[in-house]
Amino acid sequence: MAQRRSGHVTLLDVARACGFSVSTVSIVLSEAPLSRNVAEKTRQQIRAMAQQLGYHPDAFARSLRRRRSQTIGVLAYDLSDPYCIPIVRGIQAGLQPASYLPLLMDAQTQRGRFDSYLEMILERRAEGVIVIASWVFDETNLLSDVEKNNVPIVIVSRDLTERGVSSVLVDNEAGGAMAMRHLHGLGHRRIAVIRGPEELFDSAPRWAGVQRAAAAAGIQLDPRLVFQLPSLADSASGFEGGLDCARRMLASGRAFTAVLAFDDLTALGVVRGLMGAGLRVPEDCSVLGFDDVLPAAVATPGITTIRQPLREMGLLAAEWVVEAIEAREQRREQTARLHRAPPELVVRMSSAGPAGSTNRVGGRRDEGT
Amino acid sequence: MAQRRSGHVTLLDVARACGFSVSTVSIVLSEAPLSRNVAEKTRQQIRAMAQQLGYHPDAFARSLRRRRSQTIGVLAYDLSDPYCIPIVRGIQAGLQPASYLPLLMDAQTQRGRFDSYLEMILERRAEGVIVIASWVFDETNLLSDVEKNNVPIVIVSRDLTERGVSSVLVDNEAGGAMAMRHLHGLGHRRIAVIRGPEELFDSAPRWAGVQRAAAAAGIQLDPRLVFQLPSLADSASGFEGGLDCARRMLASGRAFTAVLAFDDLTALGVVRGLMGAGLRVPEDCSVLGFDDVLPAAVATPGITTIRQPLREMGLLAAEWVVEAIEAREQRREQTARLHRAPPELVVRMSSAGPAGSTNRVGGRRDEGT
DNA sequence: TGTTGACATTCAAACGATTGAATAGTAAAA
DNA sequence: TTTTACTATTCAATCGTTTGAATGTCAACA
Repeated sequence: MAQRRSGHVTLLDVARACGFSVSTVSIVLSEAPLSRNVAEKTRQQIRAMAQQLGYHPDAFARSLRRRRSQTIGVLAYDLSDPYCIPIVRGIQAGLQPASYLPLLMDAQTQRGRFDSYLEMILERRAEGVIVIASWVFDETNLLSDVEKNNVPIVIVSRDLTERGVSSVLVDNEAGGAMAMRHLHGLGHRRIAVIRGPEELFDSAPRWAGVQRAAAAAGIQLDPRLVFQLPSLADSASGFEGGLDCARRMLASGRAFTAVLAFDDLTALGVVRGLMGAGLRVPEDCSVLGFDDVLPAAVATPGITTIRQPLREMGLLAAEWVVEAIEAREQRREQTARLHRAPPELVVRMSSAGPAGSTNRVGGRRDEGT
Repeated sequence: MAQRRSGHVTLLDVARACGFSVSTVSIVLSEAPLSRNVAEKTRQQIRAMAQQLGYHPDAFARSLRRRRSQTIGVLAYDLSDPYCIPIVRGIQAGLQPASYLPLLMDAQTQRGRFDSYLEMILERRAEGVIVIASWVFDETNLLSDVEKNNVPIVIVSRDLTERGVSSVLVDNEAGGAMAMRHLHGLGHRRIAVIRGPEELFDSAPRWAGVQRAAAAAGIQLDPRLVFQLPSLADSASGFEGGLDCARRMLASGRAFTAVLAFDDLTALGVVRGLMGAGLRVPEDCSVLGFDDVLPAAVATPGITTIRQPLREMGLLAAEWVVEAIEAREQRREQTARLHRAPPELVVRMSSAGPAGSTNRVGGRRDEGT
């Protein structure tokens, strides 16, 4: 069994072993057009020998020569955020048929890693890049470095079309409005809201949607019942933030029958906070989340939430990046595209109608105090 | 700005732009030992020009020549399982100092993907492979293909040392015993147990530990309160399994004050099932999980669980694979190693002492029926 | 016999970076 | 003046694969 210095079987090994030239072997094994001309007997011999020696073409040599890496860099801001996974899944699904391989990197919410991984993606000659960046990043380098190298890029969970980057994200405004309408429809009128951290791109439009729907329904939002998450250290810290907000809203002494949280983890934190104070969800207070990640679905009560079609968003991003690569090859001009995916209300057990005015949270607390 | 056919800036571009030869430029930019000999002025010029043109070395060409890919293939059975993520994090942390890049692939619990990704990992000349495979896989190919190519491999969450593969996994037996002892220590005597699916490697030793600790504590396990999860379609289906088991154990009419579930998702399913029947956790029944994944921590009540040191396990696997690569380079023989990581009890709110015999679950149900 | 065409295979030049060996130039030592 | 030692730079081969062009073979046709 011929083992070369590198420890890997090469074309030359196969060629020598079966007595044909490297060219012929290459043509046969890579199923080049020319392989029509190669005698069937020869082909069989070569293939058998390659199989026997355990030959695998060297992707480096191949990519170098073909000038195609068949690779798309996928840079996620934080893989431990359950939010990322369905997007990644969608991307995988979208790249598969075009036979691109995702080169998946996890920035772990660290700016430094983000940059260095992006650099590595470029060095590995990814033909396109997809960035999942709901988390906040200064996007200067993104543009200067990636676009300088003429690599198509699509961003998920953020709108950067004004900077010329195709973007796929959920319609946060519609989602916020949807959440508020759901609570209003159930009969809630005194609603506490937890806004996302300021630096987070989703926060503003989501809040705008909430306000719009509240106004449309004639609901007055009590400013003392509007909270804001601090800027987050990591993705799971939304839970702590929600817990803290719940305590503060209880301490405020204001009456409320529902909490509209920024995302699911925040909602789970709120549930913990409310239950810790002896309140029941949803009997004493409804809680709404946003995103529809796994923990929201398996908690009891399940969290009613605004679902983002994450998988579909990833799929679309993948399709766009593939299209952009093709367009670049044909020297067609491409303009930045934008897709706002429609969110969807998922009703679970954490939301219900308020239990009448005497049961309002604030009311009960007032009695207790 | 010199843009070549490939669309990427090459050494030749930089060389031409600043008037030195490709060799000199290479020596300077790759900081080869010879670069000591290059005049400081020259170095500055070259570096400035490289910067200006946005030069990034081509990883393919470099790896081809150096015969080093600086890459470790990481093949996870299912990234959407929250169990995987901390392991991946640990791996990343372990590879960083050795400046290896993880090539992360997600098999999505599909055998076909598993094989084809493994093949791609080999084609990309990963210098080592780490497989995260708590999920069941027939490992024949693993051995034949990977080891045939002389690539070091470490497996996480499974013991394959008899097949000559270094393995890192939690001490399932100790964990099972630990869980049982915790419940016994709280005063529970009538305990329902949900065993893992048969094909899952962890199931047997975990159950053995449970039995051992039960015997040691003098607890009789009622066979009618021992359930088994069906073979799982995907990782999140443990929840459904737990829910179903909870219903069956309630329907059985047997008395029990605690449920020892196979893993956290199963435990969350049990909680849903019990609460759905009007029982409170932990007042009426304690519930224990295993693994300590995110959903268990953020649910209310938080699930008491047996924590696997996942991050540490990933870290160790990374270190081992790096060591194995070094050993191979120095032609040292390596034997398969085994690490059984010690599990750790994490007490949350889902477990408490039983509420006296009159409050036992079965007792209440009997009254109700 | 010479030409044509189809078939089967090989030559040799890339792809972009690295690196051992070689080439100059300079300065100090013998 | 030659030798030695060093500095500064370049030559040219190499990694493993692909591919346009070239070669050689054979049969059929004029």
